Amino acid sequence: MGIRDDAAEVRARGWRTLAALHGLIDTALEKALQAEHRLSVVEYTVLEALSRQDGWHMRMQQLARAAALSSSATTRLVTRLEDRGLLSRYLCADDRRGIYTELTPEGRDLLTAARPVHDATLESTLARAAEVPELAPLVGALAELKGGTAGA
Amino acid sequence: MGIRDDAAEVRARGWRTLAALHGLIDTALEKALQAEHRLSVVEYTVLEALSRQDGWHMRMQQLARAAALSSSATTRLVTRLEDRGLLSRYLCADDRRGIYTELTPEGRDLLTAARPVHDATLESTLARAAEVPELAPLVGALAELKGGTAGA
DNA sequence: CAGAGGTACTTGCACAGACAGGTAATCCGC
DNA sequence: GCGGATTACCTGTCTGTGCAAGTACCTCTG
Repeated sequence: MGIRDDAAEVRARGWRTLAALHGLIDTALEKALQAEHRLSVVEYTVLEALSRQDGWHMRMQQLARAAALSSSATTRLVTRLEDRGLLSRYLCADDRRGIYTELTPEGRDLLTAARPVHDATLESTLARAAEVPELAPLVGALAELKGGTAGA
Repeated sequence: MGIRDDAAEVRARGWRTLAALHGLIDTALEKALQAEHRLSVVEYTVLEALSRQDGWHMRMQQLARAAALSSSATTRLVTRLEDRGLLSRYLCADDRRGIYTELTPEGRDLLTAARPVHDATLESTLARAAEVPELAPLVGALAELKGGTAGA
């Protein structure tokens, strides 16, 4: 075929828009969280995911999926946070291969402090993105989404 | 305030959904392009951005914005692609600080070969995402987007 | 035309991530 | 209960990225 599929082009444009918006938000959050609390976006994501957990403990692999990270990256990420005293590891009794992670009080405090920064940055960045013609429709669509949380 | 702002929670959920979908697509594209053509997603993005340019040449900074990369990363990325003979640098005459990059015939060929892989992976990944309840609405919204290309 | 200030790209360095390979624990068929 | 397959996590190594500093060039002012 000589001409490119139209639907493919539409999907590609959508993907570029998605990537652009993601990059914008990600960069803004990264800078804000780093500046205010020495946290990266993934680190915040992990703390946040842990805090949304019922018993506030998760296994490494759950964490890896929640953060969209490889297991090796998860190991080091948890190590970093553990070294800072924000969470603690402990073996789970029933399956001794598994390792639970749990927020420490310090971790919860830091999360409580960081959440407003996160939320404010998210809000202002979305507002800024809504000013960009190419991004505006996606920002609008995002606001319309209902339902539960992805990536848990 | 004790209770968290509702709108903030909605935005945070939207952001998590966006990030999850982005991660899914990004990982899938990365693996497919890497396996088939030894290209990373950013590398493909750059080649693609170049090919969509009128005269098929861009300055480093345009490239940096198109790929959502820092200028240092762009330098190294262009160097990699240049070493592989996929694009070439040349100084622009009117502003000798600036450097134009241009696809070589090899670069165009590789892009032509990689595009079907990219598009097919994107399609199948979006289809897979549409099966996930949390992601489906966003996938649907993405298909509805009109208009030009972001990140150019 | 000299010099200050800004812009475009490159480079040194440090850090986070992926992949492959390793160890410890669990599960399953016999 | 033994041995093989699988699972969960950790570690060595390499690659890619951002930041800060450096170089070359342009522009503007006097």
